[in-house]
Amino acid sequence: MGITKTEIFTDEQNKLALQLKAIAHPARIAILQLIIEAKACICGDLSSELGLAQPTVSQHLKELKNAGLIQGTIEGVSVCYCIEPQAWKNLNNELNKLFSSYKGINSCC
Amino acid sequence: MGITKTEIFTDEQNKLALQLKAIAHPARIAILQLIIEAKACICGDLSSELGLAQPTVSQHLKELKNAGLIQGTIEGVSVCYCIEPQAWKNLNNELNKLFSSYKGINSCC
DNA sequence: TTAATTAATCGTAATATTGCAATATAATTA
DNA sequence: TAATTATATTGCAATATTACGATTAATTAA
Repeated sequence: MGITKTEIFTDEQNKLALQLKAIAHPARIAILQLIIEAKACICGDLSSELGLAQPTVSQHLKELKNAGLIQGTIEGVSVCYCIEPQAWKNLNNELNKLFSSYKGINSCC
Repeated sequence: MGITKTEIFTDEQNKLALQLKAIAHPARIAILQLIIEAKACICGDLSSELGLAQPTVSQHLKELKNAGLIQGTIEGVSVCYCIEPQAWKNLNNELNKLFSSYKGINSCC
């Protein structure tokens, strides 16, 4: 079919998948890093910094925003994008749970 | 176009994006959790546990394996899938780096 | 008000993903 | 060897993603 069967998974699994999908692109990883390092937080700056067209960056920003990972505040003509602290912390926690649940010693293979 | 411009990003960014993409699906998150909890590590068991067709699960397992996150060992007629410890640890480290690089206090907004 | 600047949206082409039925492959067992 | 059991592959339809040119908003400055 081509459409993910979200109904057979838990809300936690679906939410984690959505947020990870938002990060799972090199451009969006780069954008997050630039935002965190405060090297750029404005669409145009990110665009020239990355070498991607402005509409492309705008779309990536939209996806990160839809996932709740960043927030944008209007600064005159431009928009400053920053990490959304709560969502960032929550995702970090969810990932820590997933990764720490693996104890290293395998039960089967 | 529709094809990611991998050449303009670093190897680290591309690799992290690829591994995150492998995890960024509720079925694959569920598969990893079942494997980690050792509730199921065989394609057929995962298939009935998840309620997804066997070829679908097989394909998800293939993607997790391609990303290096799991390994399969032949157990008679079936294949037992487990976490690949080194890759799991590396991904955990990369994510920790990304998440901890955000110090909470924003420089701009 | 008009011009300038910046971000968002629309439309489109190329490609990738998701899911499964049908089938093929591989290993064990009778 | 033939039957059984389990996984992998193929092929396909539906949908999603990626990237960008062209255009449209929105805000500030002249």
